[in-house]
Amino acid sequence: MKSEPDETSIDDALAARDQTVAWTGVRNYQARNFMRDQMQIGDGVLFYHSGCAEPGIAGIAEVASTCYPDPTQFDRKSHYHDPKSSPENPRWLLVDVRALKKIRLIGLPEMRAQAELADMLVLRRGNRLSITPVTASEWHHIVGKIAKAKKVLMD
DNA sequence: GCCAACGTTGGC
DNA sequence: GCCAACGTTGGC
Repeated sequence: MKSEPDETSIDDALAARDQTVAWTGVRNYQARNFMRDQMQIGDGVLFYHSGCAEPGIAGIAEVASTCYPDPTQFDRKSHYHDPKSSPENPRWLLVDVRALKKIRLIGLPEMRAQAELADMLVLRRGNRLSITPVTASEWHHIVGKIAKAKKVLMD
C-alpha cells in the first residue's frame, strides 16, 4: 500500500494510537475493490513510501479492519472530498492499517534488481495503483531479507 | 519540472 | 459505446 510520507509515513503510523491509521484518500475503483474484496483482517501489508526522494518499502503493517466508508469523501473541506458521493450511497471505502515495524528502506532500485520480484505489480511500467496485491512468494522474499520483519512476524 | 502512462469525463 | 481531451500519478 502506497503512502506519501509527507502525508502519512511509517513513522506517523507507528506514532498513531494503536499504531493504526485509517487509509483515507483512495479514489481509484480498482484500489478500492482490493480493499473491499480481497483484504481480510490480519493480512500482511508492505508499507510503501511514494512521491518522495527515496521511494520504496519502508515498513511492515497489517490490515486492522474490514472496509468502511472513507469519511473524507463527505468532508467539504477535505482534499479528498467527493461531491458525487453521499453517506447514503458512499462511493469510497477504506480499511484501517496497523503499522508493525519500520524496516530498512528497500528502495525501488533494490526491488528491481531482484528476479524474484520482477513480476510485482507495483513495479509494472505505468502502474499508478496505490494498492496492489503481493503474492505469497514475493512477500516471503521481501520479509526474508529483513531480520526485523521476520522477528515481528514470528512474534 | 518533465513526461510516460493510465483513468475519467463528457460530447457525440 | 466510442474516443479525444483532460487530469493525476509518480519516478526521474
